[in-house]
Amino acid sequence: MKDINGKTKEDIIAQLKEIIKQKGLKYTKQREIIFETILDSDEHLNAEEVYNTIRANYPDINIGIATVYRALVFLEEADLISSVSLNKDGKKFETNFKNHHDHLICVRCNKIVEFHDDEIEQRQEVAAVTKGFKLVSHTMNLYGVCSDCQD
Amino acid sequence: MKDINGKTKEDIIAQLKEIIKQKGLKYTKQREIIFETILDSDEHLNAEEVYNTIRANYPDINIGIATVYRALVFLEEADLISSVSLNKDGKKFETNFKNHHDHLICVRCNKIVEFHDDEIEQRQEVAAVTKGFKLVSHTMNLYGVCSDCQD
DNA sequence: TAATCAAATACAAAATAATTCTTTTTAAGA
DNA sequence: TCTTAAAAAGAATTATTTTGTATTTGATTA
Repeated sequence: MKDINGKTKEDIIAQLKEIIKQKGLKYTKQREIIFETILDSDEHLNAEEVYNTIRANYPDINIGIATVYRALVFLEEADLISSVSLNKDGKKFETNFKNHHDHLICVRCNKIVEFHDDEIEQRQEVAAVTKGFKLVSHTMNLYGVCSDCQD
Repeated sequence: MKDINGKTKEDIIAQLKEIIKQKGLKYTKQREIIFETILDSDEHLNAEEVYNTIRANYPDINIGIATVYRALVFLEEADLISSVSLNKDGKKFETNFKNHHDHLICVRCNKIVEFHDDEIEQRQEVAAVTKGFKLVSHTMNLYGVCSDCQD
């Protein structure tokens, strides 16, 4: 069992179940599979990709693209996944059960590489305080040309 | 005449003319107006907003939405404007003739404050190079509670 | 300034992407 | 099991972006 940021996949899925129960909603196989697909993926997936991955990996499950869109909205509101919008390929999703990181995005091939820089995080705090803000969160996307795409 | 980062609007539009001439293309009123609209705007505009702004401000000009889309691609390739994709409202454009800045966004009142931090910019460059990227641009949005909205 | 020619336009149509609607299915509690 | 409302599928719709085509228009040159 591959741990994700110190938690097992079962723990994380239990959390999804808990959230759904607390809201008085229904736990469905489709939501589980959609969430699981994002958990399992090493890449960021958009709705279409989630849909195709499920069709490939769970041939016995019949799922609709509309269900995927709705589940993604639900999971993002429940704070289990987050999205990044690119200039191509629409809104892409990843699980929140990872160490915090920011994104390096290749402007040629759209590859996403994650990184983390403590010094930047500290300066962000300073920048916020300087302007009178109490920092809650941030998004940082660096756009560039990856090693594969450089001439 | 309001200067934009030390250049007059005329200077900047002359640059557009120059680029078009160098490429052996044609200078049209539509391209000028689309570019001018983005120059004049204090906000980021998407294609639809550019289109509507032009329809409102230049009632005598008949412009098509396809022309706006094509011109935005052209202007971005010419490095006169840049785009950012948000999670809502699609791809938004702003002129490159501004001092670079990032955004502090209040999660309560949605106020946007611009800021700049050289140290962060330097660390971003380092982070990119470390991962083999040639940095082109970035977006950084810090979310927090502004002084007015703190209890 | 008129003629020429290719670039760019308007408008329509097509292609994509995302959302909504309606009926059917199903999870969960009684 | 029965009931009920949530969530599903699948179709239809809406929204967004791109492409195709006939026409217009800038720029060049005579």
